[in-house]
Amino acid sequence: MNFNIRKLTSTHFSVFHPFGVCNSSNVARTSCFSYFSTLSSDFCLESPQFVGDRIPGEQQKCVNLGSDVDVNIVLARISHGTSEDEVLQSLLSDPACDSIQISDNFVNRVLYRFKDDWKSALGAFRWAQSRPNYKPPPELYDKLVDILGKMKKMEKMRLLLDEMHEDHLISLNTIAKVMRRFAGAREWKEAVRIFDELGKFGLEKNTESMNLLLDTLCKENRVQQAREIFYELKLHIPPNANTFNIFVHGWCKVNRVEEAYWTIQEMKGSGCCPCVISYSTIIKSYCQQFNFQKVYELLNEMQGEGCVPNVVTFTTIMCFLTKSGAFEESLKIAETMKSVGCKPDTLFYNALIHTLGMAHRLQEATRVLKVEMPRNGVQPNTSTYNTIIAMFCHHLQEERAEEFLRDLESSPFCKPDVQTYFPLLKLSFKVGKADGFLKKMLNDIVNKHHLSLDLSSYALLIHGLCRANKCEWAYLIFEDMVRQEITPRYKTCSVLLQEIKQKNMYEAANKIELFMKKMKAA
DNA sequence: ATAGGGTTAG
Repeated sequence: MNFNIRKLTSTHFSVFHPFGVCNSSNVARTSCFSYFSTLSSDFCLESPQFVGDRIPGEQQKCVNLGSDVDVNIVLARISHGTSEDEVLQSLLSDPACDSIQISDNFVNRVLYRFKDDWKSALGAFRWAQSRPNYKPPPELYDKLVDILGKMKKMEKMRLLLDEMHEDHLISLNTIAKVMRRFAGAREWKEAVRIFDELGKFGLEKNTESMNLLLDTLCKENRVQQAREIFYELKLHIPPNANTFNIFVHGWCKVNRVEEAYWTIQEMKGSGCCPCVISYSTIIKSYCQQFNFQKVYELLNEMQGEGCVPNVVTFTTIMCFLTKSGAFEESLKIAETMKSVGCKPDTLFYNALIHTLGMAHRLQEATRVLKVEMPRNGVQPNTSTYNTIIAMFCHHLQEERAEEFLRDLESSPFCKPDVQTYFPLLKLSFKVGKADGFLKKMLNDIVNKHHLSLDLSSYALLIHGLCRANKCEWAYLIFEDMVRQEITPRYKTCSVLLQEIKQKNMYEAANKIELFMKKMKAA
């Protein structure tokens, strides 16, 4: 098939655009080493042991220590902010790097560590490529493409794509990443151009690749553009149910439920059958509007068409009923679901536990986790524990909260995350246990679980410690926060500054004031 | 990446 979406790609589009803001979210921290040296003298227990970043989907796997050591050698040779070429040169010139046995897993880990640092990622990748007898597999190229796209390095991404093309390494997976990154950079027309170029890469313009393009655009709220493209493409490519579901979701995403509903009619007209996903998507939209009247109407309509709601449908409805305060009605949905023989899963139980907590039925919530879930063979996840821990904290039952924290910490299936601790930290201030208990918890967070605190936990700590008249400690936390490159809120700074001044800690006060000046200037 | 957590706002 050879046709182009001429209307949309006939002009040349600038790669530059005004929204090219660098993604500088505070998600990734290279390490939390600095934490150990600063919190307080009796807080440093042991030297930090590196366990490597957690890689999503690989958390259960045993960590290969040898590989971590090698990754650290590479990390140590790379200083932040240098160019990709400097990174390459420093790795090439280092004898310690020569002895590293390169494997796909190794490169994968390096790329994961540098997922927010394209210069280091690209430099390290070039170095790996330069090693004798090593060729990165296409999937690792894809990861690098994704990193470049995420950091909005569109030209670099294009060049890498050309390089991959020469070696015949481009798959639909590569294209998917490139299109999503272009669209994410508000360069949706470039995404369309990539689709037009599919033939050049030896790939086909078919239903699958068309759906990819349409979904990319819809996820970026360009549903109208997606429609226009679809009207042209459907003359050549047959749509399937996915195609229409993508539009259902796209319309819902921009809050145009009427159009989403209309899409379902269009779907029927095209010989595609609306499925539980089509309806569940629209149901969620009505839920968000708290229009439960419409939700029930749609459930009836589904029934009329023999389309059976599933656990996702029910869980969605429950979540929003609970959010609206209709706890009993939400619990009724849970009953309905069980009575129609729909099997509960983890996310359903999470919603159920949360609802029971909101309804002050703590005993029943506990029973769900302790009895019902094991009986039905449903594993809890981190959120399950987080929900129940937050629930007990909210009801000032710290012993019970800690009991579930211990369960979570010893669970072979899931590990605590930062969110786990937030309600516990908050509670420790509320009940005036802002000392030994808090210290132990912070120690566990950092030393035992190798987690980095996030902006809200840092803020909570600083505010809480100031209020508890422990502003020396609060200042140490503040310093650590800055070292972690997490920018405190202005309010946090001013609260801390006021306390510090009252304690006549002049040097600290100067540092905070300087920091605040820089904040205002930025 | 065709659908489904919650939640702190200190």
